Amino acid sequence: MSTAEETTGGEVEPWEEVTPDAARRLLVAAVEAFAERGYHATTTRDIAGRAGMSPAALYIHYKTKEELLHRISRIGHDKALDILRTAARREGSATRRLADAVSSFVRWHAGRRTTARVVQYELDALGPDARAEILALRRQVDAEVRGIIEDGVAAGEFDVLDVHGTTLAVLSLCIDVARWFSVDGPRTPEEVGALYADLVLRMVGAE
Amino acid sequence: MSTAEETTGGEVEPWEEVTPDAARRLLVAAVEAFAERGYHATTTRDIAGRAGMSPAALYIHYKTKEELLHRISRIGHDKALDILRTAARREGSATRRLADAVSSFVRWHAGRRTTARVVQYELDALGPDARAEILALRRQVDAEVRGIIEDGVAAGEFDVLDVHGTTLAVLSLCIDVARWFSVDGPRTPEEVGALYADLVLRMVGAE
DNA sequence: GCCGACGGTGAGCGAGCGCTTAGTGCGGCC
DNA sequence: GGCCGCACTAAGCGCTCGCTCACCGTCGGC
Repeated sequence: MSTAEETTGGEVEPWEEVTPDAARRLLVAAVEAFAERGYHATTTRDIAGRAGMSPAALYIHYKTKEELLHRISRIGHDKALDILRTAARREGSATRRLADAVSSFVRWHAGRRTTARVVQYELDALGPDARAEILALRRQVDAEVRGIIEDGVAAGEFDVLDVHGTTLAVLSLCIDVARWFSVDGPRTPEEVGALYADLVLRMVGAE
Repeated sequence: MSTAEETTGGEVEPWEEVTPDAARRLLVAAVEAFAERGYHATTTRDIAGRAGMSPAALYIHYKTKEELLHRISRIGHDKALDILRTAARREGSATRRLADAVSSFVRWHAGRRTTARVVQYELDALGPDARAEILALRRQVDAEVRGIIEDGVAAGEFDVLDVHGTTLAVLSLCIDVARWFSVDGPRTPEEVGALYADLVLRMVGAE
């Protein structure tokens, strides 16, 4: 509940903005391969094979293997930022908005774990320009969370000693979900989202 | 304070258990290279070059590139587990022991970030047998933290709804320090350790 | 019914990979 | 002082990588 659209446990691919169809199939294949084996260990032959195409077909739609990673990273960060902004801009107390932001952000990192893994852990494989672009998006992500925490402190809802440090810890906690979450594990993305929202409210001294 | 020995901000290498000297130099070079570029993107020529040797020298001391990663991972996990055990076995309340465990564990992940990065993020590059061995160590790490939290709950010091979930979150928070911590950043490992100890005590409802 | 555009293929290039092997220089022991 | 053992090197093998190129089938417009 909240970001609406897809809060599914399994991973339905919302890459509908990527066209044509062949380019999208290649991109989805690349997300899976990068998430499973890492960018450097993934071969262009593997990506093309997963998409049911010959190795050469990849280069009709993408200039290089790195361009694939860049596109994935850009779209993923846009989506993550969108989720946080939606929660941050909603009506309600800072407590409610923070719980909302954390639970939807965590649900995304758990439910769409393959995408989140690539987005969060393969940043170093990008070249300097692409990396700089993505880092700018990350600063916006940080600013959204920090904004809610500052609101809560100003309203007297939160008791926080170090706003920047706490923001960092909250985001770190959410992001790392992509590393350990498993669909075979005992928890659903919704359960982890609820647990984490509670833990984060404790961290900021809410209630 | 607490784990004593090396709480240095910079990274003094305590690989003195690795002998002879040439093998240690290669291993230290491998840690740096793996941390900077990842296991798959690192070449054996790069490792040997950093150690001031020819590419072939590596194979006198290690059978394969993977054996290097395995040795690093094993030693690193042993050290991390040792740090947690030392804190967990100390005299004092669960609150004190948890704060101690988190702050020393975090100090290690921040101060020895290059090692921690390899240890925590390159696990998937190991073969099945080596990975199984390392995963067993991770379960012991988990058990140490869970033990302290259970003690605190039993003693009425902590207020925790989901012990397993909270243990997971606490460890996740600490481990992810290796991803974002930078020696050029505004915080020392000691400061992050103190901040995180406070945040974790809040998460378990201490005080 | 032919034709050009275009998404796609098969084969393969040059480079760099992990790893091997034949040989070299040097320190320690009789 | 001669020789053995061994840590180390120069060269290179076989392979796979990212990427390219000459070619091909299909499909809409006239």
